[in-house]
Amino acid sequence: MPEGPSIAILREELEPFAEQKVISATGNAKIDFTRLKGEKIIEFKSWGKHFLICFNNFFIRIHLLMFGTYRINERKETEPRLSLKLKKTEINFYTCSVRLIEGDPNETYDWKTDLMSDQWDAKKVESLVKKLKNTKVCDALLNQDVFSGSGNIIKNEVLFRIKLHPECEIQFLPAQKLKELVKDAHQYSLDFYRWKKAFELKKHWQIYKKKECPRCKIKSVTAYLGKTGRLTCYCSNCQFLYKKGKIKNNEEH
DNA sequence: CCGGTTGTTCAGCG
DNA sequence: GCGCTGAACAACCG
Repeated sequence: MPEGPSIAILREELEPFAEQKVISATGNAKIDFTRLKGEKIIEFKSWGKHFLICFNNFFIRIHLLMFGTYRINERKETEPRLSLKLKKTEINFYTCSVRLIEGDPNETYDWKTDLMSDQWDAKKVESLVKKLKNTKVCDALLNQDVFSGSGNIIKNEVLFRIKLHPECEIQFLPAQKLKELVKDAHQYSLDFYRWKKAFELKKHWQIYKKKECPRCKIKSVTAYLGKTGRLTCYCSNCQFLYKKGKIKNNEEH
């Protein structure tokens, strides 16, 4: 389920049920469910991979992690982490992290880094990326404080789209390439969102879990790279590694 | 049928 | 206190 665009879709699906009262809240999450009973949902928000159910002066933060799912007016076999009963609607969350956080989300979150927010700010993100210096770009794209909502699919696809080697360090990126990285992380997130809603996300994967490069047709590389050690798929021919002012892999670019 | 993973947090160690 | 590693969580797909 869970990269940023999928969470934005969840928020959109639940939007019609905002401003309703919680009739009952149950589940196996370790939170104080009595806080929710009778409270009016003010709004649903999302920041990166965080889904937020906002009440007066506190909010519930749901993170679907790797395997999290949800159902609206349906139930799965297993007990939900969190089940909210509204007047005519039941919302169930499974296999997720649930936290009750005091205060207003605006105190906790910077919407300028959220790839799905209309407050997303390319300049702000560029300045955060520049600070990462000796971080590899494959790790940078998973840093939630910088690319909030980016996950492993977005990482791999963006790097392929902008022809950048996953192990390239941020400090060796030409200024123009860094801008392109930030811009395409945003653009691909919007593409991901659109394709996911049309149930055709996988169809558009160019390198993620693909055996060959769709451009040059050579066998693609699969490895667990960076400090994050996450699955990385790339083309060693098309994706360039900038290194100390020079470029390895292809001298023409 | 079993291995792998769209993710994060925390304990334990040096 | 730090960075690093590995475990834990737990469900579905191919």
